[in-house]
Amino acid sequence: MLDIRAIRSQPEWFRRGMERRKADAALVDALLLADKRWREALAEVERLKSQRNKASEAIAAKKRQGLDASAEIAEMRRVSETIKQLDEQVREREAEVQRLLLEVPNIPHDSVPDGDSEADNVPVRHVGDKPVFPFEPKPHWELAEALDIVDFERAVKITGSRFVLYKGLGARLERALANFMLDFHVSNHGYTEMFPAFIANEESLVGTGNLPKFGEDMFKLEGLPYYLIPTAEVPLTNYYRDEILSARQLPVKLAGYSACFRSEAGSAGKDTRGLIRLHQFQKVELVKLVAPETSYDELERLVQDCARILDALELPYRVIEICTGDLGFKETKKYDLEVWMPAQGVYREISSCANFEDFQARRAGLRFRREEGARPEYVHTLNGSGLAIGRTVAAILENGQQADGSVRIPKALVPYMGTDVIRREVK
RNA sequence: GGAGUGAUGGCCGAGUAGGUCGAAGGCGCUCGCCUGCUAAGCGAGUAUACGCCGUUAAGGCGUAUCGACGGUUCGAAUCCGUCUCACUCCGCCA
Repeated sequence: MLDIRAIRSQPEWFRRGMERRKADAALVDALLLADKRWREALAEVERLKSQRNKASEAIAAKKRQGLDASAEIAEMRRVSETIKQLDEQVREREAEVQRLLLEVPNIPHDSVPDGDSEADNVPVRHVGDKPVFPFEPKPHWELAEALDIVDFERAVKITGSRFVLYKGLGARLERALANFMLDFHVSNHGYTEMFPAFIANEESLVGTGNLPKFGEDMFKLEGLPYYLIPTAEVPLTNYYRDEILSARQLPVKLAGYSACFRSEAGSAGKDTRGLIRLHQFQKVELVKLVAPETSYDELERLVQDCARILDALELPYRVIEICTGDLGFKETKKYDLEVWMPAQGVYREISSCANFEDFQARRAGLRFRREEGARPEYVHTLNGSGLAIGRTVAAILENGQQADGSVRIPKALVPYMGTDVIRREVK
């Protein structure tokens, strides 16, 4: 959510921001109009309330002295009636401002490259050497099925399409990756491990920006104001919702493992095979709450924290900077980490790291005080996937595959896996 | 799921025959004084949001907030209704 007062004082800057990110600059004007209407009604009703408060005092004083106050009371009866009507109007107009505010996207940071779409994203660096195979590399779903470590077909029977079931060393690999990633971020990067509920309420989803606009992307619990979380970002970012932190608590760095549920509405036909696009996947998510002036440095560090996992897993990847036109609703700046998938010969997004500045903080009431007695300020929030586990499994399978269909396990994972290779179990 | 109790400021805790209560008191915290350290003591201060005025300042004015919402009333922390949450006991369960 943007700052309505900032919009009032420099509308032109916000219009330009909307244009940069290919959003409708008229949103700004709609907002300004609604805001003006609200403030007009508010000023009027507050004036009347002030009058009423003074009159009430006078009435009380008269009564204490045993004097008759029925004339004043009759007068105030009328004023109160007007106040009641105006209050209703103020409520409606304020709700309108709020409604608009909740649907207006964030403004890109100055440093973000201009662009219209995905095609204009800018590669920042490539890391690691792509593996060279003396054979035709297989896609991960073929490897996995041959190794009998993932069962797509039966998962469909049990639940439905776009669900999966891990089995044997596949299940172990999922678990190993979760443990490895959490351990890594906790001990090397100073994050606090969190294990949240996988269901969140509407307030939390409004806080992170998933509601009111993107309800369709989530699974809602029938008849309840609850949703399956699309990412641990939701519970982690909302952890301190409506609280005021002290400056010394910052930066807050949280690492949470969770299942993530996405309805993938509108993605029919995309990535229908394998572990890339599912209704449920697991992920270790990193969330930071930081002092505003540090948030862009913290973003760079966040990208590094996530990239270290790929380094440790010996997976080749690239870092790309997302252009203004491809930026998400709530982001001011974003980097994606894309892992190399040899069978398809493409880089696939495996992590997304973004700064939201005070966009979420404003929605979720995340504030801090610089010092005792200072006015509360909004923190900046950031998050990044560190990493998406399903896609990591896919990358390990494809990059680690060997001529006989077995898969080499990265050294860092061996202690967690208890083996350095996955091969077909012979029964 | 059944029965009961309760929700006041950073914390504890007053305040129910409605009026001067944003709210006594204590603790904590901040600043100052004092004390040859520490402790104690003394004084002052110590919520948030929004609107208006003001140089997007200092500051001033106003409105709202005593779990939430709604009602009664000229006026509600105080009365009425609904809801939410917490705690206790019973049942059930991992």
